[in-house]
Amino acid sequence: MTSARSRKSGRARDERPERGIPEATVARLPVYLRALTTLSDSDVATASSEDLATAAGVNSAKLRKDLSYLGTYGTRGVGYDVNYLRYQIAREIGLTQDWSVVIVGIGNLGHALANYSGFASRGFQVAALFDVDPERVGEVVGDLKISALADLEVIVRESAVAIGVIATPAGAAQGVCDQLVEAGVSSILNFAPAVLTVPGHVDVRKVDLSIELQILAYHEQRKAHGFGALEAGAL
Amino acid sequence: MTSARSRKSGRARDERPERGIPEATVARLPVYLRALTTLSDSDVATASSEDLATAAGVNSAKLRKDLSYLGTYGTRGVGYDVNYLRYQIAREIGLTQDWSVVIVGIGNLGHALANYSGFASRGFQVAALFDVDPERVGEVVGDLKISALADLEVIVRESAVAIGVIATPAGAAQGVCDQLVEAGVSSILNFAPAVLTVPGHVDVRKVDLSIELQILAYHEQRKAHGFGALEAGAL
DNA sequence: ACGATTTTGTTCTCGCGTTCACAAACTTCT
DNA sequence: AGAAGTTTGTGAACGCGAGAACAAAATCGT
Repeated sequence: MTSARSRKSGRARDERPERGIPEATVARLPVYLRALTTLSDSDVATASSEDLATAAGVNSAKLRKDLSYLGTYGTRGVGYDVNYLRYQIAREIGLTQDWSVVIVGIGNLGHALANYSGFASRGFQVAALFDVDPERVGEVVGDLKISALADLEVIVRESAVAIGVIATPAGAAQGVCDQLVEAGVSSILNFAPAVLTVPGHVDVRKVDLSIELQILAYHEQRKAHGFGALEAGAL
Repeated sequence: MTSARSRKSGRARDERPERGIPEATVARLPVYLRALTTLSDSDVATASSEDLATAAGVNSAKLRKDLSYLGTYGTRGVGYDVNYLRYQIAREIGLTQDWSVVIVGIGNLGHALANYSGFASRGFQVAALFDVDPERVGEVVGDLKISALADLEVIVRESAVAIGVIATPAGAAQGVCDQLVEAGVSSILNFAPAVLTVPGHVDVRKVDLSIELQILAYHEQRKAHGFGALEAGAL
């Protein structure tokens, strides 16, 4: 409250700072949130941008600039109130509400995701699990029964599911994706090693385990190849 | 072969193109590689940058620029030889050799990773699994027995493991990381929701499932909040 | 053999994100 | 109260990556 009067650029209807937060910043907010939670659990009441930056593994100037997009929640000469800032970031991300997610494809990875406690603790409730294999339908994973893909649309609509997680093999991914979109899901987290095509209003994020390893391998190869240590110091 | 004579910038000792590939490009090479493999499996012999870009889900200009960092492997007026380009990218990433990886923390996620066939098929061989829990040591997962953490250093050195995967809870991650680094691992793929501190010569990549969901939630919230469709078209 | 066509490789421009550096604002000490 | 010390918020400079656009090089048809 008592929001700042210090805005310089006097454009009209420029009241809300939360107009456009850069994508790179959005990706870091969850990291800050986690750092704040850790600090809060250690009964730290206030933290400077330096402290926070260290805890989050980033540079302090970047952290301050990121936070400045949300508003002015710090106090000069003091730092940030840990719990207050935590709440503000959570609100900005949208974690003051609960989100329902469904997981499609209950193989090895789907199993792990269904049992992952980190989702529930951050406000993501797994509403249903799906698999194509009729053998698997009815099987209990975690505290949910696996449903048939045919029931996807009904369940998604009834539970107002906005986020779908795809953990199928690559070949099935696009089909499942289409079904999810058809059912009204507008955000998709894709673990399948496949490129998904979606309508413009749908967001897709991709997590690809073997790509990460390949990127590491590239750098590893370079290190081993005799560059680096030698050539770097030379000139 | 018959490599191009067309280099314009006549700087001396500028022979090798593979001096510095931008990080953003490196991250996309595995995607191209996968697209090429798919095409090759469909018996496609040649593909244009447009074809490849579509298959990889990127813009064709970006793809061409990315490939140009590796060398001139295309033929103007024709396109790229699928298998030849595939080999060149694989070589560049370092997939012409096999990489040994170890997985530490055989919980839900560790299990899934140990069984993930996508690793082996891309030249990543899981050399060993580790867990702190003495109950678990000796248990068979996939075709490997879980080893005790105490044996980590010996096994890592013997198998010349360069890449370690951390799938422990957050609290154990830094300790495990230190052990891996101590044992000589110089690339780490971290699934634990924690910030790792490592010496400069060690690469860390982080995969965080709940952060991905939180990023989706942010955008989802914005969509639902009445912006987007309405305000976007207005002015 | 030569023009028309295709498609690559590269140059150029633009925008985003990172980092530096500093004034403004707050606290604390005397 | 005033000076000294902290720490935030942000303006400005810089570097990297994305995309448009085009010239160079290869094929194809006649």
